[in-house]
Amino acid sequence: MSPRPRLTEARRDEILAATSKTIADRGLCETRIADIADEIGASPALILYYFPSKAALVAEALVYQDQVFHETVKGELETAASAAAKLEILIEASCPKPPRPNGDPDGWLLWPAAWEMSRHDPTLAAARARLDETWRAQIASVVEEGMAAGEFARVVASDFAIQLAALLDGLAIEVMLRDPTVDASRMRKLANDFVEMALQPGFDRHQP
Amino acid sequence: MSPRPRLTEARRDEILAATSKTIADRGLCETRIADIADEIGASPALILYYFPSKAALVAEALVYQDQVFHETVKGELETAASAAAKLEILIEASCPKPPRPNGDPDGWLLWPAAWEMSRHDPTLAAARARLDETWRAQIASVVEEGMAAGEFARVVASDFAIQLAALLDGLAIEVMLRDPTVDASRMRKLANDFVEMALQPGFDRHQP
DNA sequence: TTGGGCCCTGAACGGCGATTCAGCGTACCG
DNA sequence: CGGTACGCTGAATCGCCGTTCAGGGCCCAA
Repeated sequence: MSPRPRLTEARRDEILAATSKTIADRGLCETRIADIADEIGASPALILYYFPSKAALVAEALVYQDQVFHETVKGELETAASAAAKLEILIEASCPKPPRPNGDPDGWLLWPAAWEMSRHDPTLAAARARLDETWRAQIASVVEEGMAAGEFARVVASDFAIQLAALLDGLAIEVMLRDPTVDASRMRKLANDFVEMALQPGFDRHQP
Repeated sequence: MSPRPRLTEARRDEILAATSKTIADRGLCETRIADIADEIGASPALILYYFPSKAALVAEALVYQDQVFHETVKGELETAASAAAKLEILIEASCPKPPRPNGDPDGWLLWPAAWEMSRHDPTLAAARARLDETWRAQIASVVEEGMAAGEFARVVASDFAIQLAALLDGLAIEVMLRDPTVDASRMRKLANDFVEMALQPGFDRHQP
């Protein structure tokens, strides 16, 4: 899968990051190979030296960005004591942020592009489905942990995970698009409200 | 805004519908003017005869499709007796459907395209925000109605509307992308579960 | 110093696709 | 029956952009 030396691997990652940034900045349709090359001060030919085609590059970049996100969150989760605290971290991580000081844009900007492409790229679609499943599993395992500790009411963890993940997606879209009625702080509040309502201890909910 | 006669208006709508269908079929980036023209058996020049540019056409088509959706739902709502029934209609309308027998694709397929474009087209962004606000207002008014009738617990209708709208968006994305773990029937169930949980009569929830 | 291999680039190439434009047919008007 | 307006098109334009390719520099091993 990867060429020989470690240096090459780093170059690939650099290109993938540049691709993500360019898509975030210019949008999927307006992203040209030349833009990506400019981003890292290289020639367009370099990009095609490392990747077989533009389509393949873009698909890989979208997956790459997601993996980075998941790794990051996974790390942050370990710093949390309670399951409730972990859920808050998951929620916080889902809020679209302004670009980083170093210029790195928020990963959220790439989701619509990933969805759009997934519809016609089976490989990307499969990767996306897998990453989403991982994300929901992470939510579910936090919930299981909280239920076991008596922090949360008993719920069907997998159902709750789908609901929370969907809610966060929907809210994040609004925030990302700068909807005047839904900003990041309102997103946080509404997501936390949902979690409280659904997991409030003392009210067990049962499936039929 | 519109050219003179009624015939022309119909032609415009035909082009907008063809544009929506083409985007749904081929994806935003892969949609060419020639594809849209083929769809209605006309020449590419015709498209540019009615619209000033491809970008303007696409933006208008995305808005148009949404308006049609909202009109349709508005009509369906009038057939419902209770507020609860109305919410079920809203949920049902939000589920991505297979293409219509006449070949019309589900309107949901256009949302990722609309989000992607909104990021760089302020006019489209404004239209999208307005339509979303309308949608949430529709949800909120149903909730108000249900609360007034004693069907629902007392909640902050505007908050609930944002949550439900976001939840439906997030779920619909998964369904649209044929996620193996979230199909339309599970989407319906999880959305209805949320509504029941949040609006269950007898448990008033108050804001801080 | 030389040879070879790896990264990388400049410079085409080739085709595509948005946009333009001059003009054709037809229906309707007078 | 001429004239005009309108709806539409074929064909050309023109710039862009993905992709290719022949090599050029640089580092390292011998």
